[in-house]
Amino acid sequence: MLTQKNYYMNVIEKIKSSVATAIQHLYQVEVLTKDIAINTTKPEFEGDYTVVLFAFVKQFKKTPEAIGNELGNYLVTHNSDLFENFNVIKGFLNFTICSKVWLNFLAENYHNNQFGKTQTTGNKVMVEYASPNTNKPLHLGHLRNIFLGWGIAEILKTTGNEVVKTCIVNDRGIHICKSMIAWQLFANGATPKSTHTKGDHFVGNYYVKFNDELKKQTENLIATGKTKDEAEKEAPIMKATHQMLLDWEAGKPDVIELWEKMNNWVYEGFDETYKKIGSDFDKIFYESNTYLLGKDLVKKGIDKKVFYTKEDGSVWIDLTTEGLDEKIVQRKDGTSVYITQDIGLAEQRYNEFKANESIYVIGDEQNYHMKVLKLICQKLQLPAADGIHHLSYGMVELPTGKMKSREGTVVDADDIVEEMIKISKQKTEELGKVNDFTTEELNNLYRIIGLGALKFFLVRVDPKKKMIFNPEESIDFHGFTAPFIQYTHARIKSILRKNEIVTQAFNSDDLLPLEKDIIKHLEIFPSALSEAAKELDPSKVAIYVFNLAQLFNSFYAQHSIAQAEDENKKQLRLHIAQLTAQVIKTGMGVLGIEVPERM
RNA sequence: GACCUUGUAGUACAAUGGAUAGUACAAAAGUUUCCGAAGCUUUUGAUUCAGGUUCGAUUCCUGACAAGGUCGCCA
Repeated sequence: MLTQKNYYMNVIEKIKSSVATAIQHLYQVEVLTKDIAINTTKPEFEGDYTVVLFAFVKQFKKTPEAIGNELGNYLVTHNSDLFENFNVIKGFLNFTICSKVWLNFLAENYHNNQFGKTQTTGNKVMVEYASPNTNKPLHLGHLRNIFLGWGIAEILKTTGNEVVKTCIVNDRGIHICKSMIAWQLFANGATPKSTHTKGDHFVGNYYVKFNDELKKQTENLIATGKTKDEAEKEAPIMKATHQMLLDWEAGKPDVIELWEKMNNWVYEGFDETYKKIGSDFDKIFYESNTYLLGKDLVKKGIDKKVFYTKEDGSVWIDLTTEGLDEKIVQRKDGTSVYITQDIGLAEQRYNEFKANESIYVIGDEQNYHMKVLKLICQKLQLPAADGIHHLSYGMVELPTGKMKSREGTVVDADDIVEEMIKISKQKTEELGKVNDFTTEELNNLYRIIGLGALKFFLVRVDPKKKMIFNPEESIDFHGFTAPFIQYTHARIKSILRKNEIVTQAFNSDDLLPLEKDIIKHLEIFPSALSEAAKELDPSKVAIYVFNLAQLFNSFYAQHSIAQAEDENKKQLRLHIAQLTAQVIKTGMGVLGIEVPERM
């Protein structure tokens, strides 16, 4: 997976390296830090972090209790700036970390708005996401794709990678021809402007019209005794579409002109949506420019004996030794297939950007395809090959089953965004906390909350799991949601507006459990980010931030900040609040979710 | 048929092989004379099944079962 270098040595790493050193001194045995298991200590036991001792029992030929006591004594004596105390229970060595460690961490970072970010590593990564077809508007599945892609790109940036966000637009092929034919037949020259329709929806409507007409024609043919397959092939509208595709490939001027016109309508619509949801790309590839790529690589592959030619002239690769099957890479008529284009595009992207890693955000129905793609690139020894990663995600389904455009059960991206914003408006008005906002401020707030809720909902679960979107239940502003976290942030900001932070040394004697829990959680933020980067999983960040907000809310309900026991406590808690707000902002930021000052 | 992914409370999700499996929604009961109640506190409730590896398995292996996906010219 992706290699990360983290220059900030966190407490867990410090514990590991001290334990390794202690073992070296006590038992003259070399132990790798990765073989030392550290857990957070369960709340029912005394301590912060726990070293699991069972692994050492055989090696040192001592009981876990003996090892625990020896290690504990050694470390509390020799590393007294880190370890304050220890206890051994069964095979677990529980350490209490010095309060000073937590307080120093807090003092050093509370004003650091770069906290969590890693210095650049020089690693360059391309992230490809969205990748729409141009015959219909974006839907909920695209939104999951876009939010995952945009999120992982930001997470990678934060963890020190240089990132190029990219998109391959599927702008050619039979699907767009369907919309074009239907437009010719039914539109009477109508345009998005003349009908006041968003361009992508406008073109999508003709795609629907095409299917309606095809269905009619097919039924008529079936009535004359044809099978369904025959009827679909022979329907006049389908024949016209195939002819149009041939004309497009031949470069027939009027077809090309129509194709450009309709695609541009779609792009205007897409751009509006991207802008609304806060997504962007550094480089867009169009399939009409790339679909012929890869042919020279087929030739090279034949020379290298990676590919072989069958009698009919089609070209294949045999992947049976890898547990896969034979796969075609070039048709008998010499044209490229999908995978050939992808190989070509991988090569071209590498030549253009020299990224050593490349992440493809693509649905899990293409798991097999991506596996084959990587394998072929490796066999061809393309420089991009080893850096290919597939961020695979599950489909978004409705309670009634899959979304099907033919049955009109697709949740349209623009619709759901508007719906979420509308609900956030309702909710905000009910609560009536921001009645002094201007209309502009209000609209911005509704957008931040509604869009935040949607984004969070789509990225908070493990990407590879399919998810069910229930319009009634999913739109929830309580619990494991963005508004809950945004609310926590707004509340902290309110406190900070009313109380001034003064930098000072803290009294280290009395760090309360709830105070310490938050600081400990804040301290692992960089690890949460690098883990999300390593696993290509933005949900790790979502869960982390939610837990932080939860911790803060529990703390806040029990301990007053403004009316703290004394000034020292008050300052300590203000510092905690400040860093919590900062981490919430950064964490939500990498997911593309803004956090308001008030809501 | 072969291969891939996923099976955890009523529902939706967590848990580098570690201690009594966490959280949210839903349900029930509390909680605003005091920093923002979109909050907090409490209660009820789960690892699909059968083997195996291990001091220890939700996690790893094998096999069932269930859901979804893919499998030579659609992208």
